[in-house]
Amino acid sequence: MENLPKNYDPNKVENKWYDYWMENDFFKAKVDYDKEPFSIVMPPPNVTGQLHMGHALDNTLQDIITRWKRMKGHSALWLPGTDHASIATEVKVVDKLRNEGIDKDEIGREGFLEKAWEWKDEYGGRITNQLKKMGSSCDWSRERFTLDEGCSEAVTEVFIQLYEKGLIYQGDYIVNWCPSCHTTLSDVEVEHEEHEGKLYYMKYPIKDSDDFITVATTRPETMLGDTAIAVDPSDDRYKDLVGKTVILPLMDREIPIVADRFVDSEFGTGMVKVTPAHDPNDFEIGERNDLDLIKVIDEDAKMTEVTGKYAGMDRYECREKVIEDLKEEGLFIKTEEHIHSVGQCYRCDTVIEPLVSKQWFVKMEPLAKPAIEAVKNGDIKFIPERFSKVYLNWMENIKDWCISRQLWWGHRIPVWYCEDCGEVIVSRTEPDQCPECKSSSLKQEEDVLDTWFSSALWPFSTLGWPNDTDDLNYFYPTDVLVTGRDIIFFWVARMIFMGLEFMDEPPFSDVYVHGLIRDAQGRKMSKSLGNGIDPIEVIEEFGADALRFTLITGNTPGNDMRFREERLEASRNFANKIWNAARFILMNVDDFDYNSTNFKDLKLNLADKWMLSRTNEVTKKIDKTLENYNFGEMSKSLYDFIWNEYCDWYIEILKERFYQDQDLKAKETAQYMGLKILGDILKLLHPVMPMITEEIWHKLPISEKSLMISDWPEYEENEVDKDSESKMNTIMSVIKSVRNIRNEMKVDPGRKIEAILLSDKTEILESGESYLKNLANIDNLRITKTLKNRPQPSSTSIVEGVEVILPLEGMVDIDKELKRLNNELEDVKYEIKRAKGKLSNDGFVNNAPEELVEGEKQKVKEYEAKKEKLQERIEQMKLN
RNA sequence: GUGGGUAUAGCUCAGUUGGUCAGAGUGCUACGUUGACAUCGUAGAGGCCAGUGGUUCGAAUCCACUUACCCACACCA
Repeated sequence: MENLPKNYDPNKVENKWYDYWMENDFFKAKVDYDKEPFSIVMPPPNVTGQLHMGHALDNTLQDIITRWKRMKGHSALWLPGTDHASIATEVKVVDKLRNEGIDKDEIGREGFLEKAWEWKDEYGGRITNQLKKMGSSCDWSRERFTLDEGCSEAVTEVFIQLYEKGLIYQGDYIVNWCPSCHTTLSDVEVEHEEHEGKLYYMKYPIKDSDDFITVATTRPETMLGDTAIAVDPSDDRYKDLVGKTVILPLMDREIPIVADRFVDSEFGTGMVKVTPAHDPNDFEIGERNDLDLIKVIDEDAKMTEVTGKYAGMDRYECREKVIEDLKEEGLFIKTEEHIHSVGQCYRCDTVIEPLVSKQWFVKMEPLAKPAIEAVKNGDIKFIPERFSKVYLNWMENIKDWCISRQLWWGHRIPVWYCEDCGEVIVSRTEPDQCPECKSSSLKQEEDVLDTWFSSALWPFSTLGWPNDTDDLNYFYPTDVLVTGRDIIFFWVARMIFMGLEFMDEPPFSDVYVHGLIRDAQGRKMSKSLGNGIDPIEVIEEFGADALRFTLITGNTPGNDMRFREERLEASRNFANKIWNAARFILMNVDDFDYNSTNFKDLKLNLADKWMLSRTNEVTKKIDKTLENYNFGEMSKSLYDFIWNEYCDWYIEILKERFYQDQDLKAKETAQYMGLKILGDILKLLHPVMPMITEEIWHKLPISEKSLMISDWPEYEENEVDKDSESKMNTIMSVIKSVRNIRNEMKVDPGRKIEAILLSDKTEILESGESYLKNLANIDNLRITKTLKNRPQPSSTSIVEGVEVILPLEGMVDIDKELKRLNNELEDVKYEIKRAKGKLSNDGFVNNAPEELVEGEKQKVKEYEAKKEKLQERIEQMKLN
């Protein structure tokens, strides 16, 4: 057999296996009622986006779960797809067109959409190809796009059904307007950021009086649209003013003073200027007090005609001018520094302008109710649990959802208006005539839907809804949703209420929320900081397996993680370690026929039994950690087991049977076991590191079948062999102890030494005699229950009831040895004191579990014995 | 303002329901080329588990408060 190269090179391996899996349709999930279904829908990345570390983590986690379930015999579906990302994509396409000198409005809706689809076709495959590089085992035959035919059908259907139920309505309300994207935004699409701003104080003259009232504002330009002054109804200072009229400066408009509960008498002057057309709170005050609505700022954030001399000015330019003019009229009082948060567009950061306009809304209260209940009653579980609080808090205070967007790239609202009688027609297909007046002069609603409207349907629209499909019956509801905490509101919450409304079942039972991947300094990775790490570059340097392993190691649910190169190196080294373990095994099984060897004929020794037992236990551990989404613990268990147990101990122990003269049966057993355990390790590791494990698997003479569709190891309780584990532990402790002394006494590592093991456990030690000799480099080993003449000088240590005596003539430094023994003695004394303290405590003895008390008693016994021996040795040392 | 998170070896982080839990990686020290691996091996040093108080027989783990940093949501005239 050809030897493997010394170092593992992922670049030579990874792509090969992805192609192999694809060619064999291994990712394709079948509707198979003999199997238990398992399904995950992938959070659809923006179709023209690029893979970032967040995606990498998200998809690694999903792939791990999917691969694991698949190997465990489920019909596992991981359904991939992309999101049309209405606003984000439109912004990019508009930018591109602008660079080409094309204006969006010039080419019109049709022309623009053509360009947008071109853009989608150009970049649409990029992120999915990047996901493939990650090794993601998604069923690409079921790949979906939120703007494809099926998803669009689902969107229309949902819109119409909600409309018919009275849950979608149209109305004039104040909405968040982005003057740059030229569209409305939902509340969650507005990001609030603290800004150092100014608070301007100004005077409004009271009509028929020489008095003034004082108001303060952060946006003086809005005063042009003021239609009232409001005060706290319980504020005694201004009781007499309510009902009076003030003259709005600059505009010379008479506006009333009203009392409204919104006003906080403690803040500012206790008087608020009310601009119903440009502030959400003022809008509500206006509703309550029946105030006029005067729009002074337009969709471009410029002043409207009604502002007279200010018309056409930019809002900020107008602000300066207003202040200037007020000063001139002696109505300006002062400016104060003021920190306040400013709403900005989540896509372009432009400051939001609240505007009143006619929009479409989803009535949230009836939808939120069951969505709250589903989480409260445990039908949907958040991991970690604390996010259910975040979710509930939002759901319980939810406002109606503005779903119309003044964009073109998206699902056009299925509504037509009759141009003759004004009838609103909501229809699945384009109507020919108005049902009321039979006019054929119909015009479709220009607006499209919020991009999250279609993603909210993702768990069932992708499975075929509104059609009654096998996929839908079999795979819905999905099992777990894996996502970052930033889209709980945008997406998770909306999927939940839509799923409940249209499928009568929550779309998933578990929501696993992972944290952010930050840079090495703990900062958020962002484009503007330029501190993002490109997963693809990482894959090219370290391999996708190493990246995947890095992303889950030490990661805990919901917590952020810093990403540093050293951790990638550690993962790469781990891959290399496994590679070399396989290399070693393969170098020694040339003459061995695995498949015609019967396990029952093997001659298992202590280490074999120990290894089998440990493998079995680790299998259980991996299952349990994955069951609970403890990916960090899972990777640590694998790492420790593979490196510290299989490689450091088991392989070292196999060597004696490979290299030293043995009977054939012993060698065959070693060959079989080395391969078998390696095979199991590859299986357990496969969900995390699919490529390297598949590569090695195909080099092993175990099976022709692909590793990814092989059977997951089964945990067998009766195969746990605690007795062998305990024996091995004793032997390993003795070996470590000998190595320790050798190191301290500076014995030449290559030198074979003599050792005496004095203990009652002779049987155990004898069963590990060869391990002791080989791994501690002992040539003359004596295992005995009694010892009459102690060799002098010698170095001693006591572990696990075994007195390890190394007669190191000419090498023992008496002072050093004394010091060592005394240190050991101190430790023992401390332990005895601790254990005895516990045992002398009645509370402990009476309340603690019996085995624990028993354990402490045992400990005291052991340590007392050890103490005695140590003291003996110290005395002897002193005599010499 | 409301809610939440984090504080554990020099650094980055684990520690599942309170009882061998004081851990890992990396870094550091000493030694090491016996045919898997120097992307390695062996051994070692390092922490009052943020502080205070409480519950308990027993607390890194539960409770309260304090301090420091972070996040979300709300308000901001």
